[in-house]
Amino acid sequence: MTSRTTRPKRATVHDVAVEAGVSRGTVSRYVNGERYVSAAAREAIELAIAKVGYVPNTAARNLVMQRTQAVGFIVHEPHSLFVEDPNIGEILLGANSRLSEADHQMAVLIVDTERDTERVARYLSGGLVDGVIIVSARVDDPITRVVERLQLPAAYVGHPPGAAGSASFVVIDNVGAARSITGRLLETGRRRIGMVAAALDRDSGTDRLAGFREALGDRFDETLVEPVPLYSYSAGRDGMRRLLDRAPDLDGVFAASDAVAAGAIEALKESGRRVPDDVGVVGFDDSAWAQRTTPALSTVRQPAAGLGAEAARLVLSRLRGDDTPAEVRLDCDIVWRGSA
Amino acid sequence: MTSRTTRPKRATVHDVAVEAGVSRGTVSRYVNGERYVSAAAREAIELAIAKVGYVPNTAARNLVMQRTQAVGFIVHEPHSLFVEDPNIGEILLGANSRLSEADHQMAVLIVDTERDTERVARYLSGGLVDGVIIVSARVDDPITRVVERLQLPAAYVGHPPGAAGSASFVVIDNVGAARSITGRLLETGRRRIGMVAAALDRDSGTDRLAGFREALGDRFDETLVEPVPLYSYSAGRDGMRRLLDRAPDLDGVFAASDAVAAGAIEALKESGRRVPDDVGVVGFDDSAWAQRTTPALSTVRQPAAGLGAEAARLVLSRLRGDDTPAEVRLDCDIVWRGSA
DNA sequence: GTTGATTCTGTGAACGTGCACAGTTCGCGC
DNA sequence: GCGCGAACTGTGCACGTTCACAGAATCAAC
Repeated sequence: MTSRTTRPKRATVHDVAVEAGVSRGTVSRYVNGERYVSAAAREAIELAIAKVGYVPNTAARNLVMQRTQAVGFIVHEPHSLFVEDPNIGEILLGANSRLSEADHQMAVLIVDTERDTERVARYLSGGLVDGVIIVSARVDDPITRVVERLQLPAAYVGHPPGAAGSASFVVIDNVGAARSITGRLLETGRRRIGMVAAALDRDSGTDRLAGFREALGDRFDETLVEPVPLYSYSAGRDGMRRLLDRAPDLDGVFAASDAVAAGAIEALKESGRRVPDDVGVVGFDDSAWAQRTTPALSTVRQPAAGLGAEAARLVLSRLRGDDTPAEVRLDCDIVWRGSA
Repeated sequence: MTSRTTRPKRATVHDVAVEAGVSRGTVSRYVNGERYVSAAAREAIELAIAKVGYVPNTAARNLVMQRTQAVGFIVHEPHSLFVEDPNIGEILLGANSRLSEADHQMAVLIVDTERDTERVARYLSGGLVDGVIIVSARVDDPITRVVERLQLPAAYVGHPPGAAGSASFVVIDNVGAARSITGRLLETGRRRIGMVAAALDRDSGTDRLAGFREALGDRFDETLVEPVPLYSYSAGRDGMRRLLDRAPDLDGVFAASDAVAAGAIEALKESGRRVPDDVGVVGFDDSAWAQRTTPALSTVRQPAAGLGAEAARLVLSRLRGDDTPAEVRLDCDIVWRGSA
């Protein structure tokens, strides 16, 4: 029994029309900035709008226009993203600024619990957004399926899950970034450089390894690559230990992520080696780990704002009717700190 | 000329009705889970919905129902909040989880540029949300004015700006938190404790000073309070220098914020004092500063998720028709690290 | 003064829902 | 058979907007 206390009933285009002594059509034309409104009418309408305090009802407009000028920004796993990952904020702002230029509203939708999933799916299905930007989609995600089924224009930040074959997406150039940070490590004079490679079941994992290999060229040595399953601290530590057993003489390490690098540094220290004097270490991601290690980590930073802006551009382009799925690959920056 | 390529036209309640051989009304009743739908009708409708792929149109429902089951979460100054402040993410999630329980959708709206301001104001005016949660409102903010004018149910995280007299809000208990962290400092055996007080033109500033005073009781010494204008590193450093000139014998400091504390530690070190051996230091906020100082800062942590959840609760209560503005004050946690 | 283009205006129909209300069917007791 | 309430169903209207279309006024050219 929502005994909703008297919320003031809003003025409609009709009220403005009577007040101004013109018709609804004319008011509508004025509001939407069309031609064919006489100076006299314009003046009367402006006065009337101010008097009755008219504000167009967006729900009604959406209904008849069949579009909303709004784009959903869907965030999964919000805890890890919002609390731990410094990138998400910048991605968000990059996307917002691009959408803003195109006069589109961005609505951030958070998918946390099971309930959220259903509700966001309803929200999207309901036609309150013209398109979506999806960050960190999961394989077989219900949201992704809804988006597919509705044929809602979408752009992914990161690789879209398998099913979404026809989707646009923007990713970082893992190969290029790995190549270039390994190159920097070479320039510091390191001769025997190893890699703790992680997550070789994912594109990001194999791409980073590929970039490492490219940078080394002839000097690449298969035995200096130690694969570990996860992008984690403990995996990095254990992998580094094994790598040191095999190649005690190495003087440089490229770790597939900052967490892996932090673990590697731990293993190097426990073996009595100094970083960076004996062994130079570089990581990937510029996550919170990178600042916590001693010395601080040299690493690869994602162009986060750029990712957001590009994703926005892709979804806007789809809204304009361009149906060819696009794939954008962005270059990364390198942040050089004390670890190499 | 948006040559929008054929987006499949969506099935309506009418299509379902025809397919199932019942009337629109019956379908509507089924969809909204009302009574008075026969088993036969239910079955036919379920089949028909699956067949034509019906999804209710939210815009149409919003229009006729005059409410949206959605709440806007408005974020100003997104750069400082999303990129630097670790709290905003948790506030967001706390609010989302509470709204989710009440089956409300949360739409995060980012206000960055001038354009954003207008667009978000339009969005709110358009009636796409039933209420709003506002973080870090600015005095004389256009958004706040729009909210006021529309009499949109609102809850603020932090003190609402002057104009919004009738608004609900949730704040942290600055007095209590300052009292309790000063108390902890006393328990470590410090005898002469000073404070670098900041921003005494704001409630947060005077409240933290008041809590400090309460904790010390009889031992409170006016001359050990050094006021500085801003919550900043340089203000903290300069203030600490002056405080040390006046009271070279002090052995404990409560800084009004982590940035101030970081500056104070710098000043203590340059004067040759050791932290925490000679002087114990505590801060406030548990911001990024707290982790960067050496030693890491003992400080006050905001119950960020709680702030969000309470703000959500307040706005939901207003949506249920409760018109009395509420004011909630939450207790803080203390994070004890090496600096004291 | 007729023609025709241009500018402006008003009207009715849609958009897809929910709801009030009227109507129908059914079971049950007498 | 009748009355009666309960269970169920269908119809028209309203929500506030945009848009197509028809019509009116103005003006220039012949």
